[in-house]
Amino acid sequence: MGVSDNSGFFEKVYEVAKKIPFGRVTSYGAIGKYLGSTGSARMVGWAMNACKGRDDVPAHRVVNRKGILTGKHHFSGTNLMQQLLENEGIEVIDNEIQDFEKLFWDPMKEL
DNA sequence: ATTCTGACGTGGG
DNA sequence: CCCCACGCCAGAA
Repeated sequence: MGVSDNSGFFEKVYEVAKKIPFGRVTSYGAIGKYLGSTGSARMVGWAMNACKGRDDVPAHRVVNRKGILTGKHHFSGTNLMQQLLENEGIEVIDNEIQDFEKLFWDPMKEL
């Protein structure tokens, strides 16, 4: 196959994640829904867990539906995920993204 | 093969 | 708003 192997669920997740604009965020469920696996939001999380080592997948822009950085514990260090977001101009207080609804990027709508 | 867990989401109370 | 139970599917023990 080409560079983009969309035959696997992980790759599909990565393809969507890569399209998240700078300074914007989305949720696991939103990606799962876009891929046709509405109830399988967890699988998106697994895909992210498997994307370690890929700097082309902005996993820090994917949070849960509440806008909380539930996966920050899986990044290097304890605050890397938050710092990456703040580096994009996103304000994070107590592991929660401020103005989440405003920064939310919905692949169903935008893509 | 069976059981449990996990970067989640939804629905009901 | 919070809390609880269930669904979901892949991978590890």
